[in-house]
Formats: sequence, structure tokens, C-alpha cells
Amino acid sequence: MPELPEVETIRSELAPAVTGRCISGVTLNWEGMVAAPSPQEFITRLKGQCIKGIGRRGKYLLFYLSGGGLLIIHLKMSGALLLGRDTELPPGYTRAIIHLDNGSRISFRDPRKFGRMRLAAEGDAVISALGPEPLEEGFTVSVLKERLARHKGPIKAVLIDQSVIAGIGNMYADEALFAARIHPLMSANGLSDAGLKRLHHAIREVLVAAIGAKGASVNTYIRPGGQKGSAHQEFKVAHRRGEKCPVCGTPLERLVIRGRGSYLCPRCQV
DNA sequence: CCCGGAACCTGAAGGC
DNA sequence: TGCCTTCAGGTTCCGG
Repeated sequence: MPELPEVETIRSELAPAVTGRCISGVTLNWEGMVAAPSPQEFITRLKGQCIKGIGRRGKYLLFYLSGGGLLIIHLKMSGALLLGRDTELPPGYTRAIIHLDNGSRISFRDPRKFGRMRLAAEGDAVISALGPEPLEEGFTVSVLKERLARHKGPIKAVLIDQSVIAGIGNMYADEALFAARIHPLMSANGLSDAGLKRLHHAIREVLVAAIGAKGASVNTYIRPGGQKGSAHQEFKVAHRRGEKCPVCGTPLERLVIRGRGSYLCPRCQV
């Protein structure tokens, strides 16, 4: 499940291989991967454009194109972008291929077909609607407090709302709440100042550690070179069904909050 | 306007 | 053993 650390890892590993390269063609094995414009126009407009660089906003990858526009890619749950040569057999479940002028290619592999590509202009509305980047300097404790103050729902649900903070998904929300010793059902606007401070620190700590470990390969996530990340090995609660709390030994609990599995220690998190 | 749930998909895991 | 059901989750859409 690519969240901020996984998408950032993909961005940093893909960028050196494709920056400055030009797109010689696009293959669509499943047209549903293109959200806009029409599949045919998508191919026509991309062909011949060069990649000036790759950015990231939340869980979105932003390819800056020489024509001034953006290629926006979201990997959703099972997507991966793999680097290869045009002479090789593309990996299984490859839904789209971006061919580059040096004979290499980016294969968009996505077993579940949730991922999407889209051409957009700078200042795109979807990207603009995202909340602040949690790892940027401007994301202070008071910004977190102000963002959460508008929501009275469970903190777990609010943390994964991309319009509140960008980039946090199910796994890292569970990890951050555990590190901050906050129960996921606690009302978002009911946190104490001490709790807000712990949560702010925990969000950054958890995300930075996961980027350092090149992301978490709990499912289908793999890096552009095909390697896995190791962040999941450091998870304290996420996806650890039936295990014990690493701090107090209490069996971990799993709740369903807003339809999402949520792991917690019922003793440490109050 | 805000909140919550369904839909989109398919592989994996669980149940009988 | 094997088939059928359920689960997993990011985002968008829709109904209350």
C-alpha cells in the first residue's frame, strides 16, 4: 500500500533514471488506467514530451513535462512503477508502459487496476485540495492542532483524510497513534496539548523512519528496481494481528474504523 | 455542509 | 481437498 514513504522512495529512485529523458511512446494494456484525457489523446499528448523532473504531493507522483503540463500518477493500493529495458518482457499485470528515448521504459504494474494516470495543468484542483505535507517545515504542532480542530470524528479516520494532512494512510496512521499513545477512536478535536505534541512528533518520526527503510512491503509494493522496502519490519502494531504489544505485552486489538482495519494496544493507547 | 458508506478491483486468506 | 465467501484499502461518488 503505497503511502507517503513508499511514494517518496519511488520518486527518489525513479528521478535519476528518467529526468531529462523524452517520451517516445505510450502503451496502454488497459485503458482504464487513464483518468483524463481520453486514452488516445493521452498517448498523443505525451509522445515527444520530455521529463523535467519528478515531484511528490501526498501520495501523488508529479511528472513535470517540457510542454508545461503535469503527468499525475496515483498508485492506489497495488500499483508499482518499474524500470526496465524495452527489449525485456514487461512484468505481469503491466497495465501501461511509458517508453523513453534511451530504450528504457517505465512499466505501470497494478494487479488490482485501482491506479490512475492523468494529464493536468500546474495548480491542479485535486492536488491543491490536499492538506499540508507533514514533513515540510511549515507543519508545526499549531498547524496540526488547527487542522484537527475542525473535525470531531475519530482521530484515526481524520489522520488518513488527505484534505487534513497529505500522505498518511492506514498503516502509518496506526503506527503514529501507537507511538503517540493515543487511542484511534479519540475525537480528533479532543486531544490534549500534550497529546497533540506527541502525535506531531510521532507522525514525523514514523514517516522519516519508513523513508529511511525505503518503504513498507506488506503487500505488492516494490521499488522501481524491483527491490522491496523494509519499513514493515519495524512496525509496532500495523498488520500485527494476534501479536503482543512490544511495550507492555498486552495482545494487540483490531478495530474497524470507517471501514478500515485499525491495530492498537488497548493498554498503551488511551 | 458534513458525515458515513459503497463502489472500484483482484489476489489472498478464511470458512465450511 | 476445494469451492465459495470475505477481506484488504485510497479515492471518488452518492445518499442521508
